[in-house]
Amino acid sequence: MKLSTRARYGTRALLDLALHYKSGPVLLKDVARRQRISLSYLQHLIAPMVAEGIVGSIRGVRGGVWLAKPPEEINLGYIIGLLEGSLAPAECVDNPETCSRSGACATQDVWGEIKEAIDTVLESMTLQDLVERQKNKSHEEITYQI
Amino acid sequence: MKLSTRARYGTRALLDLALHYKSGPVLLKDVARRQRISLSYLQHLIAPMVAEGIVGSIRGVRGGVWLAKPPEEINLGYIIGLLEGSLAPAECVDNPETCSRSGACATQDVWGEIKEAIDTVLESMTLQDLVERQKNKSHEEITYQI
DNA sequence: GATTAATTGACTAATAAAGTCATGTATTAT
DNA sequence: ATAATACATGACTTTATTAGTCAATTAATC
Repeated sequence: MKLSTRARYGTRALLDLALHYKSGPVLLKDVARRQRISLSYLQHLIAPMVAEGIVGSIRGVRGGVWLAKPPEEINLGYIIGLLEGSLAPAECVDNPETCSRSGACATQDVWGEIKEAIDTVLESMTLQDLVERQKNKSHEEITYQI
Repeated sequence: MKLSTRARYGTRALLDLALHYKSGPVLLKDVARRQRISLSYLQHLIAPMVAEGIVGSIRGVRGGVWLAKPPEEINLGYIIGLLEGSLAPAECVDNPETCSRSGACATQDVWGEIKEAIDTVLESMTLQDLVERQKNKSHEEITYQI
C-alpha cells in the first residue's frame, strides 16, 4: 500500500517551494534538480497545482513557479488529495455501491477507520510544519558536520 | 494507495473462518463461495496462513481448513502483515538507506506518522472484534427485512 | 525576433497485481 | 487397493496502473 510517486514527489516539490516562499519565481528546473525529479515528470505533477491556484507560474525569461498561498494555510491532506485522490484503502469506503457486500461486511468498517486515521495525520500538518522540520534537519546536518 | 486484494480477500476469508471457529473443518470451496473469491486464488492466499500456523488444514474427504487460534488473539495488524507486508506508504520509512535524501527529508517523517496511525488502528482490532461487528450487521439486516 | 521557460498532449516502458490452470500429495470411504 | 475428495504448489497469462519520455506549443522577457 504505497503512496504513488506523484504524491511523494509532488509533496517534496511543494515543500521546496515553501522553503522559497516569497523569494520570487523559482525555476522548475531547479526544483527538479534539488529534489532529484526529472523535469518533464515534475512539469506534469505541478500542472494540477497551478490549475488549482496554490502554485503561481509565469513563463519566459525570469519566469518560474512559486507558492501562491502561505505555507501555514496549506495542509497536507489537501495536497495529497490533489495529487493522488482519496487515501481510502479500499474502493468500498468511498463508493459503497461498488461492492455488493457493502453494509453487510465488517471489514469495510476497518478500512474506513484506516482512512480516517490517515486523514487525521495529514490534515493536522501544514506545509509550514514541514518547513520547520526541514530547517531543523538541515541545521542538524550542518552541526554534525562540524 | 489501495490495499491489495490479497489483504482484503484474505481478511474476509479469515473473518469467515472466525465465524466458524470451533465448528470443525470448513471447505475452502465454501469460504470462496460465501466470500465471492475464486477458489484457485483463495488457495494461494490461505497458504501463507497455514504455513504460519494460524490456519489449520487437512486434506481429503472430510478435510478442510479452520482457524487454529482463538479469534481474540489474532489482531488485524498481524494478518495484514502476513498478507501484504508493511503498510509503510513509502519505501524510505522501512528502509531509509534506499533513499539518499533520508535523514535530511522532512516528508519522510510524515510518511512514518501515517504508517504509525495505520498500525495503531490495525493492532487495536482483533478478529473477534470483527466477528462481533459482523454478527451485529447480519442481525440488523434480518431485523430490517421484517 | 531570439531566447527562455512553463503548458499540453501523445505516447512508451516498466512493474506489479490479479487471476488461471495443471499437476501433485495427503486423507478418507468403500 | 482404489476411487474420490480436497488442500498444496508452481508456472504461467492477463490486466491495470504507474512512471516516465518526447515533441510541440504558448507566453514572457531582453
